[in-house]
Amino acid sequence: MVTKMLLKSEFLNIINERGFVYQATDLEALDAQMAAGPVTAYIGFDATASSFHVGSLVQIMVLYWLQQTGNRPLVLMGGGTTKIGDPTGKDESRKLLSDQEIQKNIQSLALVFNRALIFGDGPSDALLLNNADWIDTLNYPAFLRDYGTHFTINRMLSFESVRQRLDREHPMTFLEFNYMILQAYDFLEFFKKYKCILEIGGSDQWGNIINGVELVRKVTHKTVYGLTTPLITTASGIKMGKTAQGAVWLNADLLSPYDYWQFWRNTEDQDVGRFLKLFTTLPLEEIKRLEKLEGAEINEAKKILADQATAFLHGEEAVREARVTAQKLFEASGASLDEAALPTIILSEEELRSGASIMDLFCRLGLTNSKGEARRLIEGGGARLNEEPIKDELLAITSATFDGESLLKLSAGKKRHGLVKKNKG
RNA sequence: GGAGGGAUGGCCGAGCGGUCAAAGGCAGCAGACUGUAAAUCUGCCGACGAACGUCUACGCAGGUUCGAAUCCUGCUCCCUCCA
Repeated sequence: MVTKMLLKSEFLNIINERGFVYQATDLEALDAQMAAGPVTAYIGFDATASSFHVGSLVQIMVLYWLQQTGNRPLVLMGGGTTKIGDPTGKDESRKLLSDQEIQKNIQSLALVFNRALIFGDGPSDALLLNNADWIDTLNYPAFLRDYGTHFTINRMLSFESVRQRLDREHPMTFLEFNYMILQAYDFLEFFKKYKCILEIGGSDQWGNIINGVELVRKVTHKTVYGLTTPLITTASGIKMGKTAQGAVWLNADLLSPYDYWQFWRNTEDQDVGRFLKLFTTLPLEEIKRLEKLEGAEINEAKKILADQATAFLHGEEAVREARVTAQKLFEASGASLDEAALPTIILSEEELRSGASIMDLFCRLGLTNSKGEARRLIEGGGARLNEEPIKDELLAITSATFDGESLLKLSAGKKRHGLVKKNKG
């Protein structure tokens, strides 16, 4: 909680208590306005990747609460600004993406919001907007005359994102230098078109947000607000969002619902309460109860965290599957894994006849990144076939290996598994 | 404009012309211990190959040498000091 002050608006109250607030421009005034009636607020998202990462989930949850409390969320996809490239927190310019890549990313990113938000024309329905729609057609001299006068170089140079580059004498191109101006312009655009009075973003966006707030004030003489969320780290102090497979993506094609469930299931003890508040919508009293669990009992809280977080993103059905799979894998030894939500490959008659290399199978299941890695896994004793340690890296899988069963389980360690099936036809 | 110093594997960082796929640390993976947690200890940690091995890597482009991350030349970028 950033403030102990008594908040009148439902939205700010909730996000404050749940740990979403890091900084705000004028919390008291914002609170008064939000208590008086619904407002419109927005969060902007970069289109540099084809999926969000758990880190962005914080922002998505904020939008969710915004809508749940009767306000209107605007989701801004930075189709235009991504072409400029946000220099914030970077030592080097990022490579520029083509229009096509950006377009593709936006489509893929947008999928997530359909779960979290209700879109439509109603007063609290969300809108998905793309700033390419107004940035691409800006007239340069006109834009400079209208808005260039509101920005001083002196002030721009003082912002963290710029200062850092200059201090380290890393080059910052004029292109990147313009990023904050365009992001500020987005806010102005939203204020004029949608009466949007609040921009929310990650803590690193503070500088960019301030610029928007200031631009709106200078142009319209109206007060708008900015609010940032904290950077979420694990109790061990690591930036959140790494798993065995790499980044924790939100899109199911990049990280399966089962793996997503597992990510939350493996939360550190100390993070359980904090994460329940941030990444589930459970009532706080319920969370308080779960937080109190100690020792092995906290595993129950982790399962609930995993269930809730997975349901939010992938739906109840995915949760059910993940839970069944996890149960079979971890709690009931020897259970049939037939319907398990694990990576699966099917071997052809041909492959079974000639024998499939065990190292290849590990790679094809995504359990290892290369055959060399698979070899080392086997040599280190971490590879298992149907729970039996694999001793021979040259092992070839044939029909005989199945021993009458229809599938084999390959494991890399205790937590990562895959299935190999026999082609019946 | 002048004088020096530097660029190494995901990150940090060591590196005598051969024994360097490159010390050490972090991150990652696995094993032990546990509770599918944390901490700790142990092993692994460029790719391909069953294997002798082969290939790709030490800013970029050339060169010297039997042999270069290590020496020379040019280029790019960074850092420090002077004007």
